[in-house]
Amino acid sequence: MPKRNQCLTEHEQRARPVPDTGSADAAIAALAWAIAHPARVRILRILLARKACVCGELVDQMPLAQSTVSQHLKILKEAGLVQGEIDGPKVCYWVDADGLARLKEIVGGL
Amino acid sequence: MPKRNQCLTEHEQRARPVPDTGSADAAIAALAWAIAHPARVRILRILLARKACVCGELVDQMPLAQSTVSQHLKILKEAGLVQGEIDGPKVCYWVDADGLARLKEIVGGL
DNA sequence: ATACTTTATCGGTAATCAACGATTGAGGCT
DNA sequence: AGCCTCAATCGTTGATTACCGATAAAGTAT
Repeated sequence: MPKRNQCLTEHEQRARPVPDTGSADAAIAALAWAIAHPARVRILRILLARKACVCGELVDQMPLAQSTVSQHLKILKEAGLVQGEIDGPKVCYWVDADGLARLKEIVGGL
Repeated sequence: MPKRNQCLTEHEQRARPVPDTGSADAAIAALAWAIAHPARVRILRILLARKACVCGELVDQMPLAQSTVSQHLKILKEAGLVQGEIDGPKVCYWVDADGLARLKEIVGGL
């Protein structure tokens, strides 16, 4: 951690230009945003604890309406962190291991 | 990744109750939220590339108004990811290494 | 003291998010 | 077919966010 008055000079700053990382920034932001809500973190935790879980069970474990939970699941799915599959009248959800790994990797790589 | 129809039975589910993780969920969500915006990720990247950076330099590197960048810096500071110190008329910012480590740890621990 | 920089904060606007109830649609059951 | 269950979607509401310009505060220099 830099000490007081340890900012780089203008010359030093120019010597180390920061590369353009627009799309990468957007990617990490999107992934982070998916877990930027307690309910979505909770959903991930439940799905990790049980290997998989039916939507209705998820709803039972949360103080939220069914439609709200469904909304959060959609967000997690779109971020690639969760997958779901229709299983009879129910829908079974589980954590997309690749997606979660990608999240960890991208955050760890900061 | 579970295969089709690999949801747990009700008995299996009840046997493995998911512990209450309310505050931890909120903590990770708050931290994730701080980097859930491309501009804030960009700021982090710039601060990491240069050990430290004056606010004005940050503004120059982003297509955002000064007041907007200042807002994002405040958010990052409140999340504990960035620290700032007044240096004459300017303000020098740098990444809070502990905070960033905490973010990585908490995400990696998912 | 005055003028100039630099950055934080204020005020306002448009857009997005979170939450809910109600509805729809897709499957199973009798 | 008719009924029931389960989950996604729709429509709405209130709250929050992102962004900007303008202003204020704090420092430096003339």
